[in-house]
Amino acid sequence: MSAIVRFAPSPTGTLHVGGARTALFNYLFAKQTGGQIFLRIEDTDRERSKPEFEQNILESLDWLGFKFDNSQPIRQSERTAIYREALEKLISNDTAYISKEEISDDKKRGEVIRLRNSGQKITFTDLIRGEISFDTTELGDFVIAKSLDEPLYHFAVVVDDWEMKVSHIIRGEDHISNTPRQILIQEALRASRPVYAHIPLILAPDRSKLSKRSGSAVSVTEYREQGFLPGALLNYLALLGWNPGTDQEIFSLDELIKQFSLTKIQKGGAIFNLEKLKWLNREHLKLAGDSIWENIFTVDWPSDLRARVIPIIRERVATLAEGESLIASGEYDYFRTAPTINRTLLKTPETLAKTIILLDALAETDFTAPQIKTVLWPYAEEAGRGAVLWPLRMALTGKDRSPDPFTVASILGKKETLSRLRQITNNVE
RNA sequence: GGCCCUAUCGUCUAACGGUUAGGACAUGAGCUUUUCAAGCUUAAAAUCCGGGUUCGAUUCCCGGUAGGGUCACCA
Repeated sequence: MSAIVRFAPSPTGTLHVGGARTALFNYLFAKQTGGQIFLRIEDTDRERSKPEFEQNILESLDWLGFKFDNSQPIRQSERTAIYREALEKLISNDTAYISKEEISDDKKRGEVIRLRNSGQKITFTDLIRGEISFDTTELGDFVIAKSLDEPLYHFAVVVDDWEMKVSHIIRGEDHISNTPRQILIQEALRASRPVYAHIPLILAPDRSKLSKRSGSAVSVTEYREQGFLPGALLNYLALLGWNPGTDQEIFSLDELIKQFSLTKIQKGGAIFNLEKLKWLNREHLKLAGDSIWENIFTVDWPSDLRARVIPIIRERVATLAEGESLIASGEYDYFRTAPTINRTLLKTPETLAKTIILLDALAETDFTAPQIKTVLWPYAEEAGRGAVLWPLRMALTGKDRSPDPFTVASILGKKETLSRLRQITNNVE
């Protein structure tokens, strides 16, 4: 079975993580069934839809790595002729009618188009929740269009999904109560009913629907700017409400496509946890190549030095942005220029003389962290680890916090390491 | 409030009706190349409540309670 699905955001705001997850689930489902996924922009509300939001949504989806089967997004605002035809059909067979209205604060038209609703009980099957029933009498003859050229959301959605032959509608749980009214429209149109799957919502820490008001970042753009990897964000979003039933937690997009299953999606909403996202990002950072780190350096960092410092940064930060601020703060400037040393902080500078002799015996090509440790370790055991290692690290970095001295020395190289150490011992004598 | 949905550690979650209720993040403790980070080891931590059904319920049914969603001429 190859499914036809769609992701249909409304350009009334930037793409938020909930939308990204809806897109992801649709994408995974389409790909694993060998089906198609379309992108449709729901901009029937001319007042609130903004081109810059559409732009943001498109860019975010692209950054996340989604490829849609329609190269250009389908815009509802460009399809009024299709909706008009459908509306005329309903009016001519009297399943919808033009209704005279009293104008009030929230009712601005003297004439709207309403659907005739016989008030039947609607039952549909949701892939995630099972059967759901609604009594539609309370809906009354609801409005489906403001005029022949201004269809409302519910109507446009049903016409489009029908026309695009959408087989599965995967969307947020907040649409459950919209479903019966859309089914009523389908029946009036004699359109076939797609399969529904309503996914749980992403919640803020207080268990309310995640929104800008809840404090944490909600827009995909914000996570991008904070230096999260698209693969990590996708991985996290997939795990929020879904799991493969195994202990695997790190997934590539391809692995997700293989293992994803709509029916294993959780029913209850899930709180967005930034700490876990960071952990996942760290894991993805470990798997990614060095090239992603290039942009965190200022231009004055020589490229060979960058390559040696990247592994150190990689193991200390959770995001690219954290790495960038580490560089910007000057934390690792001692790799580029010799630091000024506060003599008293050396504590036991007298061990440095022997350290120099031991290091000098190493060939330049053997000046690696493990080799340096090997030659220094017996001395450190003998003279006291702290007595040997502390002044070495301090002499090289000038800081009381840094990576271990062997690593620092290997990055600096034999020549620079010995030069810094001799600088100290010369002053001491 | 009506309607709809949901309910396992703090969080994300696993568990054919039978498990010492498992894993991950976070937290506490310890180890390490006397620091920082990472890493490793380890600890504490949950089946919302009440009834059924059953030899036996986290699991099935009903009722509470709690949370969420939705009730537009928005999407």
